[in-house]
Amino acid sequence: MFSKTCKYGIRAVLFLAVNTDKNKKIGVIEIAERLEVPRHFLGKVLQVLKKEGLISSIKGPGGGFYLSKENRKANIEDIVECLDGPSLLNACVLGLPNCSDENPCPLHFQAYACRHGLQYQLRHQSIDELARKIRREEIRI
Amino acid sequence: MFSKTCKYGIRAVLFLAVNTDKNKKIGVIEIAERLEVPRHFLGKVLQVLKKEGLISSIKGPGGGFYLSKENRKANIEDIVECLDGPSLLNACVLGLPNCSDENPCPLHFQAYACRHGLQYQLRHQSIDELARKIRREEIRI
DNA sequence: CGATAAAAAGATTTTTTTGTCCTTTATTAA
DNA sequence: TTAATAAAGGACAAAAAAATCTTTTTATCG
Repeated sequence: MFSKTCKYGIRAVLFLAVNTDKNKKIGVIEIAERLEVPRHFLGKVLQVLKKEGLISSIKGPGGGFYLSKENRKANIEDIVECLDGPSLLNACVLGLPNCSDENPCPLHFQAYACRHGLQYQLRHQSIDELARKIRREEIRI
Repeated sequence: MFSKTCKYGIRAVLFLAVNTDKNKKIGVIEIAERLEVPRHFLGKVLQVLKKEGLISSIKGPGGGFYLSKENRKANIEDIVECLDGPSLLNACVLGLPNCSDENPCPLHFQAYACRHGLQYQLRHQSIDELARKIRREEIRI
């Protein structure tokens, strides 16, 4: 479903949501260790998220990655679109180039119901709300 | 979502459902042309489906691939499981090894609903029914 | 300023997926 | 029984994704 890039990205953003703010930053090495994820690869992913404005970072001593107030307004769909592209949730499941409601593939309506449901969930899932659930230990990263 | 192997496989099975039976077989070359899919690669996919008993084939002149009565009892989920493995629809969307209802990842319940919906659809979507819709031109392969 | 710490950037390697090619085996028909 | 046809099987190649390594840039602090 999601690429590893995207999986790592979502988890990292949520980790940052729970553990950082403007005054408390964390470096890639620690994030990678905590999430048990390849550190250099994660570095690349964080670079992309930063460039897209979904996370924040400061170089140099005392620097690291963190989520700003602004960053927290994003939702999970933003992360997915940033890392896997918008097509992931919209393209034809069977890869047909001109699949549409008028010209549906065999799984068009079945898949679209489910995927639009998921897309709705991701869009309305704010990072802050998931962070609260993680703090309350209702879910785990 | 699905691998190309799986996309090609699903389309090929439906193509066979519409265009073949015990007395009318079709070769890989023609199937690949009709579906606009790489022919050698499709050959491999069909081999796997045949081994798993999801399609039938006969070597030699007049031979080719076809769907038997028995084959038509399968559903789309069987094809997906055969080609992409059972984990595709069941594994954690974020790739966490021990994600479960008791120990959910941040997207566990959101993803669960949607994916089980899809799985249900695939399981109850008989090949014959889709073939009928293709014949009626309600959908396209 | 110089040393150090951390992200950013670039280059390279490994692994997986996708795609191709060639040989072998089975079947049919002349 | 031989030629032709088609799938099966094995080996190989290309492309994409995942992972690693190295260098450069930016910031901080003594």
